[in-house]
Amino acid sequence: MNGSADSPANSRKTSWKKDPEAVKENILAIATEEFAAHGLSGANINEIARKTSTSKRMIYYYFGDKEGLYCAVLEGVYSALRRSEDLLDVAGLEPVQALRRLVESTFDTHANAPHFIRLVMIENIHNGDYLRKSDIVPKLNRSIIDKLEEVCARGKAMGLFRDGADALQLHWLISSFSFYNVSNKATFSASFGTSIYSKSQQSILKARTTDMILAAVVIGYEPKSWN
Amino acid sequence: MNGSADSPANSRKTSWKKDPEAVKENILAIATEEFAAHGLSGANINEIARKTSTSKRMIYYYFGDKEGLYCAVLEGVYSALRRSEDLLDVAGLEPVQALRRLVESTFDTHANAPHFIRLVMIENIHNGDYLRKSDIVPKLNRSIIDKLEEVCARGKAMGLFRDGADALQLHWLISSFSFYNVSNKATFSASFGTSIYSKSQQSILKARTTDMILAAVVIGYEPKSWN
DNA sequence: CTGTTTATGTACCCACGGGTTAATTTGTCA
DNA sequence: TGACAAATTAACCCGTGGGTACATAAACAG
Repeated sequence: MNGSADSPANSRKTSWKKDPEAVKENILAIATEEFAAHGLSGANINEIARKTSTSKRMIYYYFGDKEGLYCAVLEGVYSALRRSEDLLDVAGLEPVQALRRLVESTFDTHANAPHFIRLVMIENIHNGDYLRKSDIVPKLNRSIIDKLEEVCARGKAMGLFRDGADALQLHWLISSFSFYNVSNKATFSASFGTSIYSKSQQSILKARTTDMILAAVVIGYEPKSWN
Repeated sequence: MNGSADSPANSRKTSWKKDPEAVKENILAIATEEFAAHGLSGANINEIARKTSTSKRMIYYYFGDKEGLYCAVLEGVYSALRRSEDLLDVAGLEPVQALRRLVESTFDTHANAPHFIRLVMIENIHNGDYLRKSDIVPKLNRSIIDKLEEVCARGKAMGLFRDGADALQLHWLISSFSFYNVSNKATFSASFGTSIYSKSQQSILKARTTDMILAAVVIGYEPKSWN
């Protein structure tokens, strides 16, 4: 019933190199695409395997099972984003400029990290179960809060910021529109049209949200972009 | 291999009422729960059928296939939310109070509509493909924009609001933190703790975001909650 | 009361896809 | 140079779950 005439059972690839790291990286990159595109249950292991330069067996060899692969992907995008945040240096800037910079770069970072956004959405659909299991992620998230705290402290000390300015609340706020802007693009567009996603409108939104936050935090700040 | 001793092959329910509307409603309610909980690919038709008071056959009879059921669920939660928005009457309030009311009630509405939030998240994962196919949804979304436009117009006419105040941008903004607050609760908590989701912190966030928007829109407004 | 349409229930099919088995090659170290 | 571990391949297994076939009861028209 088998035994194809040509090359009996030894059509097996007869030559290959050992390169565990490259194989792992390759799997992880493809899996990131696929999980971001289709979600945890929507992504297909066979399809992921097909798109890699290796075989399905290797996925299980290195990552155990589908959930293990998904966790690795999740940790990967989280640490990538946080690493990019670490590059941002605001310690030298005066408080108002520093806060402005933090808001604008968060907005931009999110806009340019669609995989991250989608995977976080997916993880929220799963109630954060896999993120909570990870031990590396909680540690990663200090740096952005530390930066905001440092800026708030300086701003208050200099009598520029209102007393209520709170790092965690600010992060929640800044993340909210930066994230929503990307995460809900599809349904927002379907409901209200695509106008606000044009390049010029996006700049305006970024300027206005930044101004809005500064007006809330900085005493006597005039939100000029709203005129 | 079958033929259970007790009631041979006629264990079939021998008496039932025809009630198409109730059956459809029942299926839709359960399906809403299940799709919201597990997503489109994650939800299980057998499981949905089991939880209804009818059979899997009826799901296919009324909704065609899994995607048809999902679309019906999506349209259901959208129209429910928009209907609740329609109940909100701000035409009688003076502009500043009207805007305040719109922000606060959007915040609350989202906080109390977890199914809606989760289904919109899921729909965004699917790039809005099913929402775009629906012909009822686009029409639904006018009312909230109309309300904001009316308030903005009055505010500007009375010299209270800045010229830049734009209904669509405001809706985007108000939705963003109202939505994010619910949608990203799981990952935000996993990363930064649950403190901001306490009842008291949520009130503060609502007050501050409202104040923040008013300070951006209303000329000379003092965001007191930030002190 | 009979024929037809609508609504419902039961049992089944089968492909898709997550996961595994077993063999085979590559590299390494006595 | 030969044994042993690590890396890799191809082929297979089988449960899950979306979807269907078929029979039949309710409702209704004439």
